[in-house]
Amino acid sequence: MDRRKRKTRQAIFNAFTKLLSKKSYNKITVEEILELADVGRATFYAHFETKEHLLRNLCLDLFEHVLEAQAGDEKAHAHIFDCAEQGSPFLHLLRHLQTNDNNILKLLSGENAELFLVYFKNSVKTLIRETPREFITKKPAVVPEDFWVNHVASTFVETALWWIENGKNLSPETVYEYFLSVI
Amino acid sequence: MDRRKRKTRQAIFNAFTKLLSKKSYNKITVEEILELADVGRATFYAHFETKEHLLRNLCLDLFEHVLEAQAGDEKAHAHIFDCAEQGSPFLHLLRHLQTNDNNILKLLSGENAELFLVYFKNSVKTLIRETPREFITKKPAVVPEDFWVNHVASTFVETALWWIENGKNLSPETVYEYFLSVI
DNA sequence: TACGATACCGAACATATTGTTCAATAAAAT
DNA sequence: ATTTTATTGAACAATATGTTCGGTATCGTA
Repeated sequence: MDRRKRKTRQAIFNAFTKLLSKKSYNKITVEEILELADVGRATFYAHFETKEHLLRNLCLDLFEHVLEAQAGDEKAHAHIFDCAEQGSPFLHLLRHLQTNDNNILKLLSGENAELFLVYFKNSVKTLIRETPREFITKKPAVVPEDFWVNHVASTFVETALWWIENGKNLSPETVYEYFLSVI
Repeated sequence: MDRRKRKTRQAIFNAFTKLLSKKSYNKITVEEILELADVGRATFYAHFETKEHLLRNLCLDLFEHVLEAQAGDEKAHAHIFDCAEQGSPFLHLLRHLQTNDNNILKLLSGENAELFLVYFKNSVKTLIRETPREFITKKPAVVPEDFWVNHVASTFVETALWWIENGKNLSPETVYEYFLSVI
């Protein structure tokens, strides 16, 4: 991709993210994004058909990276499934969230959390399907597989959210313990 | 409340609900609501400051009724905590959802589910806090009380959603069994 | 380095949506 | 019967959206 295109794309993402962490999605205007990103109107619409498309692309970008950094391509991040002593990928993900090198934390703690939950949850689902069984407690016999996957993913997401909103000072390990004991 | 006011309020709610079950909240225009509810523009704004206020009021209305019908005032619906043989309030709520006398099902299965989840979840939380302990499996010692309440509520809501989206032909009893076995 | 392709700008534009106002009319409450 | 309250429709300003276009700067590449 053209360097210019990369840069304005990122500028728009940054501006949008900043705004999303402060005010409601519905009240964010394209004008504001343009101003903050310092980008012309026509340019914006050359990149994204609409504000909704922008949101969707941002989400895809973000959670793609999360999963990469987690389930990881062999190159940079191939540490999770190797380093079993680190604990499960879930614990690792919690630690990763705490650092907030991606901006996911900001977004999940803002007023627009709901917008990202579905993407977050889907990422976690993928993670679960790829996770070695030993890292997840056993599925009760009676429940269907996809119900179980959905349940574990939801519980993890809700745990993370609860952490963000209520337990700021708790360690990832403690939260992970909570997660394990209700699963 | 003036009878006229009641009627147009309800007309607006109905129109809005119908639209919400079909298209995205963000794409619903006040014009459409007016047309469907057959109400003048000025009238609408005499009732609700804005589309957001309308949404909020609709939600409050809806879930207030759910809880009433559940935890119930002694008058009409005082059956839950009396009729222990019916099973827990959760099972009862699932049965109630299936009938869909309220429009909650439509809303939760549409594209706008996220908008209602927070209200739904809050209702369930209240229900949990009012529910006799015997109906809920025991809280693990290590986890905080509010984490537990949040977890049970989330799990119930997610179960209901899963039911709506995947298990259309399952009985409330079966779904309730799933719910119990993961809790 | 030069050239063709690509991206950006900014301003203007049509269109759509929002929320307000007002005087006239109709229905409710007492 | 009278007063109070709600509804109407139309007109209105203000704001937001998405498109268009000619001109200019930057890129990738030969």
